[in-house]
Amino acid sequence: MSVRQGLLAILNQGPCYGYQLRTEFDRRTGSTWPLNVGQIYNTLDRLERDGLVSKADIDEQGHVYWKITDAGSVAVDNWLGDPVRRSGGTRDELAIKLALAATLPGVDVMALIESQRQVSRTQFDELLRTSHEGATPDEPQALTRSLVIDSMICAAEAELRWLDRAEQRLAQHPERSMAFELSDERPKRGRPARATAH
Amino acid sequence: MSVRQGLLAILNQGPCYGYQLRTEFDRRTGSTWPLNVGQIYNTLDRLERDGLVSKADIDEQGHVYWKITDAGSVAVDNWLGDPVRRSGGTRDELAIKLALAATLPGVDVMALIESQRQVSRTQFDELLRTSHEGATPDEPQALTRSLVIDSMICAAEAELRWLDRAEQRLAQHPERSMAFELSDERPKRGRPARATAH
DNA sequence: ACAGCCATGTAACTTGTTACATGATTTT
DNA sequence: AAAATCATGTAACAAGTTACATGGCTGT
Repeated sequence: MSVRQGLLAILNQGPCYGYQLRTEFDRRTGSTWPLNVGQIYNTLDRLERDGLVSKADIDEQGHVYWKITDAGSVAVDNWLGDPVRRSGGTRDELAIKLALAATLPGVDVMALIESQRQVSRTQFDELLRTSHEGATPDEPQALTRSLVIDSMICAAEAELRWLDRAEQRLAQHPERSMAFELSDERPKRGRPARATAH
Repeated sequence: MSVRQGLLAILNQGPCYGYQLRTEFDRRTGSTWPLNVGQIYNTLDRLERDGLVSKADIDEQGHVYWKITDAGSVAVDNWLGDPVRRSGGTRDELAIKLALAATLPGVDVMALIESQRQVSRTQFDELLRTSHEGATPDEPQALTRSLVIDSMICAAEAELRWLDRAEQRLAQHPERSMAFELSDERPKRGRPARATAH
């Protein structure tokens, strides 16, 4: 929902046309996640469908302006007012992958961790370099950019730390006792049949 | 893609029927992200459409078994072989929200950070409690569960750390100089017109 | 003239997710 | 008999993402 809400929040500041919204979104999020232009028009249509936005004038240059509705403003306020709740919902692909891999026979989890660590570390280093390069160019953009880069750095650090912890935990399980067999229990529905593996 | 790939990886271990896949996915990911059963049948259909999976026998109890195809096995190997690359792609909702909020006039970013911090801290504490409660119940499930919980803990720590850093950065910008106006430059297409804000 | 950016849009598609219908079987 | 669980499926939708078509304007 971040793109949708983001565009809406920008429109809450005043009418914009589509292409402009791309620019604004880019500037304000540190140009970190380039946004496909087409997505903006899609999103605008969907926002209109939901009554959060409506078409405004077309200016002399032919720019199609959009303005936020009252319902839209309320939505923005709610969005900014509600803290992001992550715990329950967000699925982490790496966590799923690693946990799952640990339960699969014939998978070298340690190797998987090691190769993941190399990639993660490389990305972390790149982020550090990125954050140091644009030395206070004084544009307002610079601040939001460092904010976003910082968030990525923190996330990358966390990833590396987790990989270390995971390695330790797995090392304590000497036997590959983790490799789950497909559960043979079919507790309900008839006898506890052992399904013939092909 | 995690659910899709996860189910496929499990099927790589041997044929399963739909409901069983739910159980397996749950066990192997620490029962952390409960999976709606319906999603499994959906996903199986899509995997079949893509030639990664095919229907197998129906056993005496009426269970509809699915088996992986050769292409499916290759896909699993690729998935497990390729480390997760995050930097470029993943959009972080909180980062977007905060960076964006910092550019909006009339938004109290510091208050936003503070309320976010409270929520994040609460969730962090809950995670810590969760991780300490099931004291080595010896089930194989316990290990994967701690792995996943650890990853959440690391992520939550990172979030808190980032909030602190963000607060510092913003505090250094005393003026609300960050509040972007909607860019007034319309460099191309006719004159540098100032769009009349309604 | 031509390349490239500005600008708007459309169509298709992916994964994830939920709500609902249906029935068998098991447990209480 | 009723409630819960097992089990399979369908239909619809949300949000993100991409590829493509189509022009106008601008700088070289």
